Amino acid sequence: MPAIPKPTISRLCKIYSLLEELEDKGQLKLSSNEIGRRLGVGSHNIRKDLTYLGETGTTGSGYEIKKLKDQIAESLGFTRKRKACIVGLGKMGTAILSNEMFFSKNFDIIAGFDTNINRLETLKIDIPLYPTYDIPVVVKREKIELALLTLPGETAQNIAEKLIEGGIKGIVNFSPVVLSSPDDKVYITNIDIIDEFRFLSALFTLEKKEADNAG
Amino acid sequence: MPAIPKPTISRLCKIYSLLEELEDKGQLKLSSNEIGRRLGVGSHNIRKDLTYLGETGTTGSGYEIKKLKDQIAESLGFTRKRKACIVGLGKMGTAILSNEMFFSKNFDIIAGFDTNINRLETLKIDIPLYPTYDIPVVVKREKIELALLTLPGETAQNIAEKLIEGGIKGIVNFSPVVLSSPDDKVYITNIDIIDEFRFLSALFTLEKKEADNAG
DNA sequence: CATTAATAGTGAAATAATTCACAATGTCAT
DNA sequence: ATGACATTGTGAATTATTTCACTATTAATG
Ligand SMILES: NC(=O)c1ccc[n+]([C@@H]2O[C@H](COP(=O)([O-])OP(=O)(O)OC[C@H]3O[C@@H](n4cnc5c(N)ncnc54)[C@H](O)[C@@H]3O)[C@@H](O)[C@H]2O)c1
Ligand SMILES: NC(=O)c1ccc[n+]([C@@H]2O[C@H](COP(=O)([O-])OP(=O)(O)OC[C@H]3O[C@@H](n4cnc5c(N)ncnc54)[C@H](O)[C@@H]3O)[C@@H](O)[C@H]2O)c1
Repeated sequence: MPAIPKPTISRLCKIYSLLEELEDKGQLKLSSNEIGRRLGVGSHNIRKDLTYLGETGTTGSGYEIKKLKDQIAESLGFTRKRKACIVGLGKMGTAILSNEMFFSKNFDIIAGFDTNINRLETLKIDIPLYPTYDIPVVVKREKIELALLTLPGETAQNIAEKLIEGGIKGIVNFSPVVLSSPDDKVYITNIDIIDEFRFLSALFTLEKKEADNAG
Repeated sequence: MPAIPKPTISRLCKIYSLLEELEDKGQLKLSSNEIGRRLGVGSHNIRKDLTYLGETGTTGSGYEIKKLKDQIAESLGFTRKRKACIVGLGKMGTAILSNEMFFSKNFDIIAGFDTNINRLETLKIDIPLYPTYDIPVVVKREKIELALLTLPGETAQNIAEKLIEGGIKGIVNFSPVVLSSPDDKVYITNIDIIDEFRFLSALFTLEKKEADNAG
């Protein structure tokens, strides 16, 4: 069986979210057309993506939500909850943590880290909080697989190295620097709202230029 | 001249961020190799990306940071600040707004919207705040081009339609639903931390499966 | 039961993006 | 000046991804 292309993996994750949402609403089935419309992607593309899971749908009638969800979970490893941690409990970090979403789905944030000990004592969050120097040992001991970084950019690279030392497998970096993996075994994604704003404005600027040239 | 591929646009945005960072630090030049290393991408790829800007570097000595930054700005439309707004001023929204970053670079958040009027009065942020029903008229009047959505998922599609009615050009959606553009003229990107966690865990799960099969 | 309307699955074709290899050009130290 | 070294730019080759066109299957209807 061929490896699943990354764009396909990314879409499968979004499809999974969508299925969760629709299942909550009580819907039982849906078509590749509906998935495509919701994701802003052609239905061909969706069907092709789903072939990587093996046989999934029923010709003529679409996909059964529960079954499809299980198949994606099976293929992508969502069958058990994964342990995660958060580093940097400032305004962003606590805002994110306050969202129950992170404790109900496929992940459990089971530890927080911050350099500011005072902050740690005054927070009212029911996960254990540790100082930053404990990162390698706690990550290793608790078998934490994922980390979310909501801390100042200057400190991100250094913290990433501590996490990697502890054996972390994936990092979502929210601090405003591009973090790259010093080690091929650790996957990193960078989220940056300003970058997204730039990307969008580049898209509509370029579209306009093209239109101007054509006219 | 051929259209710039989307992956290239995305990388150019990141390169732009990097150049800003290095310029602040006083660095004057850098090579495609250094850019590639920082972004976790091959230097070939970086050089190819930069060819879409026309002649940019100096053979043998690399790229001049200030010049390259200006060329990217020129090509992608970063030559003037763009107006943006934020919808949903709860914990996430205010945490993001508190970051001076959004007022110093290529964007200006000049308006906020929320349904909860009480919240509006108690916030201490020096941008004008409006109730949600004002979205179309304010967006149109102020010529706001970009919006950031930090509100409950159920409300996102409805708010997106109001923004589009006002003539918005791009939306960054932070609420936990996949928002798709009803209209091809409006660009949307969805940011979802849970999805990123899923993507990362899929990557290392699949890698492990492959290794198991090989061994 | 036959007919019609949806819809999945898929190999092949087309398109898009990345990687490669290397010539050409510049820098720098001596 | 010269030689050694570093680095860009790019057409070609490769690889990856998307799109297409069509068949087969099922559901629903009268
Ligand atoms: N990527 C984005 O789109 C985006 C958007 C908004 C904010 N941000 C970034 O998110 C980060 C956090 O923002 P915030 O508003 O919560 O800031 P904040 O100052 O409220 O919080 C930062 C927290 O990090 C802690 N910290 C500092 N150094 C640390 C270290 N070495 N190790 C661990 N913890 C450390 C501080 O004690 C504090 O609790 C900032 O870097 C900000 O620029 C990014
Ligand atoms: N995408 C992600 O990765 C991610 C991460 C964390 C939180 N979130 C989401 O971000 C959103 C905001 O989180 P929060 O912690 O700030 O929640 P919050 O409850 O503190 O804030 C929500 C705000 O939205 C306002 N609001 C409600 N309905 C509205 C409407 N129709 N129009 C305008 N404003 C409206 C509320 O008055 C409130 O001020 C939530 O949907 C949460 O799930 C997303």
